[in-house]
Amino acid sequence: MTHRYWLMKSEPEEASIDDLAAAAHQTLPWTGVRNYQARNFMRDGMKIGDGVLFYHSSCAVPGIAGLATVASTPYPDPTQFDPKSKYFDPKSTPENPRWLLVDVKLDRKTSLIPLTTLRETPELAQMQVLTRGNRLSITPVAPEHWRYITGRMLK
DNA sequence: GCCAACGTTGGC
DNA sequence: GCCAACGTTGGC
Repeated sequence: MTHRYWLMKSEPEEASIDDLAAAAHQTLPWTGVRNYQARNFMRDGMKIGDGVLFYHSSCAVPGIAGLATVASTPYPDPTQFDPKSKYFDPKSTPENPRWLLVDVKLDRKTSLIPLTTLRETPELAQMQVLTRGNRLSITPVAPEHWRYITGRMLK
């Protein structure tokens, strides 16, 4: 079975690579996605075992912080039903949930590859996450980009 | 804190 | 269905 590859952004103040390492089974549900394109990637594109570049965003040194794998099929994000959650969505119901997530399991924490380094790497110039104005929290990663990052940039 | 980029909302 | 206003993302 051929797997796909993804880059998933997380704010380390919410869920860092260390939080993932400390979680039960080193697995966390990817809560909080409220963008339809990103949701559709999880719903329609992801399969258990797909490779994930775990990316730290909105922090001092944004960049790739670890490798992970998709660890579940898609299921409803429970935070959408919780009025106390900042991800609460009053228009969503358990009968017709709007937002889905997958579980993500740590493969390994890596040395950080800063965003600046990614941008300086000509081989990665076409990576979707690096293209102008990209704001998606989940983007597909081309196999050649995955191979370059995991094979040549990570120790 | 700024602001570019882009998604969403809602009036019409 | 258009599109202006508004909100959000996320690097800097």
